[in-house]
Amino acid sequence: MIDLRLLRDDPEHVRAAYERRGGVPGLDSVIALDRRHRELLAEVERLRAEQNRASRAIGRAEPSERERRIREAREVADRLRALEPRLEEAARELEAAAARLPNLPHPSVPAGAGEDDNVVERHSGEPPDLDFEPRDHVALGERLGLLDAERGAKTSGSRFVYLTGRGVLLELALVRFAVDLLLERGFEPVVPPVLVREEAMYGTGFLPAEEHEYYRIERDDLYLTGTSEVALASMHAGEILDDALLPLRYAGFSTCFRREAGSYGRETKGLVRVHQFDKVEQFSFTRPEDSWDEFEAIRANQETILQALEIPYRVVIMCGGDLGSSAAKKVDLEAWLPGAGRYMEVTSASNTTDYQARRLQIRTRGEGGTRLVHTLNGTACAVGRTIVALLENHQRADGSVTIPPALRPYTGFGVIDVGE
RNA sequence: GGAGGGCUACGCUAACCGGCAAGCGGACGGUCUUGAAAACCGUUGCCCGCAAGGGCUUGUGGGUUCGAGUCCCACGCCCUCCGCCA
Repeated sequence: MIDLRLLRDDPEHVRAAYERRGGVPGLDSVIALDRRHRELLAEVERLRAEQNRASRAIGRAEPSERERRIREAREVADRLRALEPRLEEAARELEAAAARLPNLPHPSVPAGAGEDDNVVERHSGEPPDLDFEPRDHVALGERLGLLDAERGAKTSGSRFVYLTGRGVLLELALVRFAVDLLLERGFEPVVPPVLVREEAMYGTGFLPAEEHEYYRIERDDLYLTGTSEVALASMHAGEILDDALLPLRYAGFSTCFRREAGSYGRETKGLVRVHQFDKVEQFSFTRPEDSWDEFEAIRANQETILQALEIPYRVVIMCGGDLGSSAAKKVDLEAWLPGAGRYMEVTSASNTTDYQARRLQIRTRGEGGTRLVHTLNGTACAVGRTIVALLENHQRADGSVTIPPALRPYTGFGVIDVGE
């Protein structure tokens, strides 16, 4: 949710910011709904004040006066009863319309309507110099017995994969590696719930905008989360956090579920685009003035991890139109895949400023009263895709794969080969 | 799944038969002080308003009433016990 006061006081500022997203429909209607709501609110509050006065007078009145005063108060109550439903409807309409307005992009975000306007900021690491025809991760993974997509499809449908054998050991190693690194940097490990109430989805901005992307358990009215961000952000919903405790940093580890509706035919094989994967996620609650520093810290952690894993990547700044609803700025890291011959998103970092905090009512108390905190999230290690990048970049001519030294203490092996 | 108990502001706790949610603590601001402590005063969540002021807030949503923390209904969460269970 954006700040309606800002929209009220400086609508052109908001409009200009939304231009960088390629324009946001419904802005004028929110302004009109807000005005109508406030007019009704003022009128209802005037009547309530009158009613409160009348009611209090009854309590103090002489017995002989009571009958007459009750009749008078009843008349005010009737007028209120007629007006209140209109106020409630106006509030509902305003709420529904305002909830669809996305966050305001940060000034450093490039303007643009979609993917094509994203900006590659820089590259890091050299693509491996392979003197043979590189295999893609599906060929490597199947040959080495790390995954079984065919049986995944048999059991659960396409885009479900069994991770097997050393594929599992690789996952456990990556998870522990990422969690250890975050522990050193002040993040508290958390395994959050993956089934959440609608309020949690709504509060984090995944609803109403992206409803079709997530699984819903209708019977119990819960959603399966597509990232631990949802449950981590909701952890402190409705709380006022002690200013001295900020920043609060969590390293969430959970399975993530995505319906991938509308992606039929894209990346149908392997681990790149699946309905279920595991991920270590960074999530921070900060003072408003600290969030851009925290954003850089989260990004730095992501780069540290990819560099340690010796995966070449590029840094991509998302343009306004590719931000999603809650982010004010989003930066992805895309790993180079020699086998596939292209780049693939492996991490994403967002500063959602006060957008989620306003919806979830997460505040901090400091000098000058309470303020909304800022929330940030960023991948530490999306296990499936990281395995893809590891396999393709560290493959050898014979189809075996070496493990980067930084990860060996966690895997216990340095090479993955057939029969080993 | 069944039975019982509970939920009041930042924390802890009151409020008779329905009549302005009281008190203690914490935190913050101020007075006093060489500095501090103590003491005293003020503030404490949300909304509208330039302000004066007003409205909302007792887990959530409804209902009864001129008026609900209090009465009625539904739901959520926590605790105890029974059943089931990795």
